[in-house]
Amino acid sequence: MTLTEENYIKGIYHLGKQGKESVSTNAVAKAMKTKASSATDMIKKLSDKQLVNYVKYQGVSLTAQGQLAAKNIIRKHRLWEVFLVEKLNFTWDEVHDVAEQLEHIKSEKLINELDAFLNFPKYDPHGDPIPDKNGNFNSIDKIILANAELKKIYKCVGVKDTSTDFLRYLDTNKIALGTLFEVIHKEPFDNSLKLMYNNTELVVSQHVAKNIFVSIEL
Amino acid sequence: MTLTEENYIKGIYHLGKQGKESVSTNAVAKAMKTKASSATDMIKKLSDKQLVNYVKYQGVSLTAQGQLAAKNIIRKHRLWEVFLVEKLNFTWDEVHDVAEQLEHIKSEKLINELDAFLNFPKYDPHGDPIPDKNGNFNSIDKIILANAELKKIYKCVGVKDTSTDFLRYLDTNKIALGTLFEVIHKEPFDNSLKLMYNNTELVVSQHVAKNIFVSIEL
DNA sequence: ACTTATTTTTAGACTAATCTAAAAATAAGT
DNA sequence: ACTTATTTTTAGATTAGTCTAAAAATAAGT
Repeated sequence: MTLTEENYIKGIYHLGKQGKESVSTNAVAKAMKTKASSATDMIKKLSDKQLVNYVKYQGVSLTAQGQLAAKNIIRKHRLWEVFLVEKLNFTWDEVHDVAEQLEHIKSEKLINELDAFLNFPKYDPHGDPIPDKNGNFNSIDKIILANAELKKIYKCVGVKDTSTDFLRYLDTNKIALGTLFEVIHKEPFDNSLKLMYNNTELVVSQHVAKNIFVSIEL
Repeated sequence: MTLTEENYIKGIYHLGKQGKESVSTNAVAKAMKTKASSATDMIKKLSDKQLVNYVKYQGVSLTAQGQLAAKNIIRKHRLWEVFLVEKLNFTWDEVHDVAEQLEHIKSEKLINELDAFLNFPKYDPHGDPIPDKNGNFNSIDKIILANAELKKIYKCVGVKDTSTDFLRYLDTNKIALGTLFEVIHKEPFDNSLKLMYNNTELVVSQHVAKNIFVSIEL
């Protein structure tokens, strides 16, 4: 697989639920920051290689083979992210561009040794699960903070939006993976939340609350 | 610079003495495992970008800019090699292919943090010096083992041939960077050497002796 | 110096990935 | 159901890097 093919496979994976859902050519083109005509060409090529299911005018989804390929790339991406944050002092908003490059390095040994070197991490710095060699991963039970109930304790386990702006916002407000929240007030007018965590209070907008995943375990 | 451009620059650097010497189109083509016509095209392109000095039919050399670019790539290549060997249990004959890919990852922060993480190593696993951010490196005084004198102690500081076959030969004979040698006999007939090291004797051919660098410090 | 051999360059064509513009299919609105 | 709008596909062109085959320049041999 070429670098570009890999990127399309990854894009299709993220667009439909793990690539199982059929997604439109336009959606693919948008995700790949290219034109629909280019997307069509590439989709045909991937179809020839049995990586996607494709019927003209009906959108694409990943075949079993395509899903495995996607998970492999994602495994590499997320392991590199852990490496960058834990070993090379990257912040969680700096890792994406570099991991995007590193995920295409081809070497079985490299990725398995890296996995071991990092102590077989299960989640990346954004809380997303890391697939194992066979493409299996635990998806933990999580909800968006916006749907949390009052008076209960929740743990931050991930973020939905991984844009630099959002991650920087979280950093300045000392919100990180593992942070424990209590929702002490829900404002009915704009659906903003007043949170209590680390012995501080903070009001967050609904927009923010919709982009933080919390576990319902506790 | 594209990946291919980087590879040509690196190739030209290694062919002429750090790219300063003019090398022929054919030599470049051979090093890049491509045809002379392709090499000509690329050389023209690099010339347009001021990375090489090129006069038709007269061969190429690197400009100051080109030399810096080459050293940058080599810096990355060698740092990654150290990482692979020291942290991910690669043997020195396994690192090349992967480092060849990793050297093209673009991120200033990545490479500088990696340098720090590895404790600013000065030499790679084959004994080759690692340039600093500005392209400076120590080239230590070294000679080939074939030119060593009898009854003196030499330290192995590098290898010339880095092929898998040769590195495996060294491994099976327990020759590594830092190994101390004494030449106890030179056979005039075929120029083979009888060595004493680690309390063992070994006869090596001239071919082998020409591919091991030893320091003349001690 | 003149012929032959080698090296290097040019010319034209190919592949992967992209683009624009136009055509075809599907979806939506009344 | 028929027109309009949107989406998707096709057709043809472009760029980076490569190739083969032929032409041009340089080097070598006598």
